[in-house]
Amino acid sequence: MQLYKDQPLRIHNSLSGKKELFQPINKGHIGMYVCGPTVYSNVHLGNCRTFMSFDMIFRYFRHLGYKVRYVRNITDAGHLENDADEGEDKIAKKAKLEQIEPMEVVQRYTVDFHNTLQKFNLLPPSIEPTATGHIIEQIEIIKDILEKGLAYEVNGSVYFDVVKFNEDHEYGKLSGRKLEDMIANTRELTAQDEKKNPQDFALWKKAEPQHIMRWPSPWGDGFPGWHLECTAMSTKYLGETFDIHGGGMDLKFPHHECEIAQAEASTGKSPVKYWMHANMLTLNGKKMSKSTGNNIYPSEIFSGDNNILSKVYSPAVVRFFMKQAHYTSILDLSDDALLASEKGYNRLMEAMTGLKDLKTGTTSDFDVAAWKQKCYDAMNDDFNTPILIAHLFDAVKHINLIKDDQETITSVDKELLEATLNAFVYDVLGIENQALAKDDSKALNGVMELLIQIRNDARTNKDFATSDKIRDELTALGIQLKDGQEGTTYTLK
RNA sequence: GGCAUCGUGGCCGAGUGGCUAGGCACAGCUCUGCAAAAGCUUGUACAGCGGUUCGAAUCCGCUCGAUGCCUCCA
Repeated sequence: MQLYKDQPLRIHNSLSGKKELFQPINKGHIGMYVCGPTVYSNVHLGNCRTFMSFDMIFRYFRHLGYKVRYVRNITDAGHLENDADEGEDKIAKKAKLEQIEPMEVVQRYTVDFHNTLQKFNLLPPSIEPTATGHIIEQIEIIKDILEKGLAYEVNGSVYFDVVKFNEDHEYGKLSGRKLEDMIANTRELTAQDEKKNPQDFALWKKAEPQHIMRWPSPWGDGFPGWHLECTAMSTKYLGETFDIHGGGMDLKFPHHECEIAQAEASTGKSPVKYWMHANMLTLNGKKMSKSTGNNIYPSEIFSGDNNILSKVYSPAVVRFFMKQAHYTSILDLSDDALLASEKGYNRLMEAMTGLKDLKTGTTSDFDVAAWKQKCYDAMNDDFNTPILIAHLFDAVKHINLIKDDQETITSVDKELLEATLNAFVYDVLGIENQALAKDDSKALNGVMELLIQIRNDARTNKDFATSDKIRDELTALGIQLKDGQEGTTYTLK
């Protein structure tokens, strides 16, 4: 199904600052690279939002019928604590702290990363390469840039010559900066700095004797610079020019700017057609950040072990909450907002759960085909999930009216409605219906039918003490009774 | 200090020139033995000031405020 032929998609390109019609380089195929985590600690919820945003984008592309190669890396080396010469590798630092091998650190937090994303129902990427698995490729790129005269070696380290690069290229075009301004705004070089200019960045760093993570290179033992790994891996798996490069907003500068510089220096081509940046999740109005400690971990939300939220929230509710905001907007996490989302989520799921049994009639009061296209229009407008969700609630309203015998729907429309809702909610938004996953055993249904019958008998006999007791006790157990036109049903909370 | 983004009704959050966003909360009504659920109805929101325009939340300018990046962070 090549839906994309009928669904023109517009994407906000960070490089141009505009929404552009999406046209893949190779018809029907998409190459997408997203900067993954540095695995030196557990992923916090802010990290998850970015990956969830790109998961939704990946899912929509697939839904449209594109063949997508989605590459998301694992940074397991090269990410320094800071830009200074004595900067320590994040992984190595953690390893020292916990007195374990660096690769044990990597393994531990990679597993945590995968487990957490799985809870949020993220699809695995097509390829998940690691920096340490691509040292050779990185060295080759450095050699290439050195040959072209856009990098220089000092004392076993290699730096990218930003000033020289800027003579024929435009350094800063992604982040809207001008090199002259940056130079004017930087403090003078520290005396021991090896770099020609503060803007220069490391392609290769010499490993001091005490450094554990080291690899041989033409410039001696060392390790690759952080920015380089993404260039190496994206080029290897997606080619010198590919469709989409994504990542968190905070990576725009310098990380992505440097990627552009490296690629252009090496291949002479602009590496990416569409740059996409997902915005931050804030907590208490401030960006979530590992370094400042202003963050919350997914496990703390699922367990309730935190002092920010009043109750436990499920992964599906958190995912739904995040999809109610556009991926390019800052989203603030709060208990009130999650509470509101949870209720909305429940309403949506309840409407969808009974969809199969919806009665059909000879006419439809609801123009399902037009509604369906509105859903696509929302997604085609730069993945506007909040608008999509607004339309989904329009459908919920009609479903409830039909259940209430206030509207009718034809069987053809019903099928279309069900298929469309399933596609958008489950496949595209990736929101799981936890009501369906709950215990729905024959035994429970039998017991519930019995209780409902006893209660209704009591009500008929005006024995409200008994009927209310059944209702209240069930409520306390998390089972809600609903008295409708067609009798009483129940849902598990 | 530089660059960038943003400021929408009680809360969250869409919307870039004229047409109801949506969710949650609140209130009233219908239904109910009472509730819950569901449905219906109601909100004269767009930081402030000035300008452009027949018309601006939406464009321009200024002011105030917030956030992000400029050093590691999705």
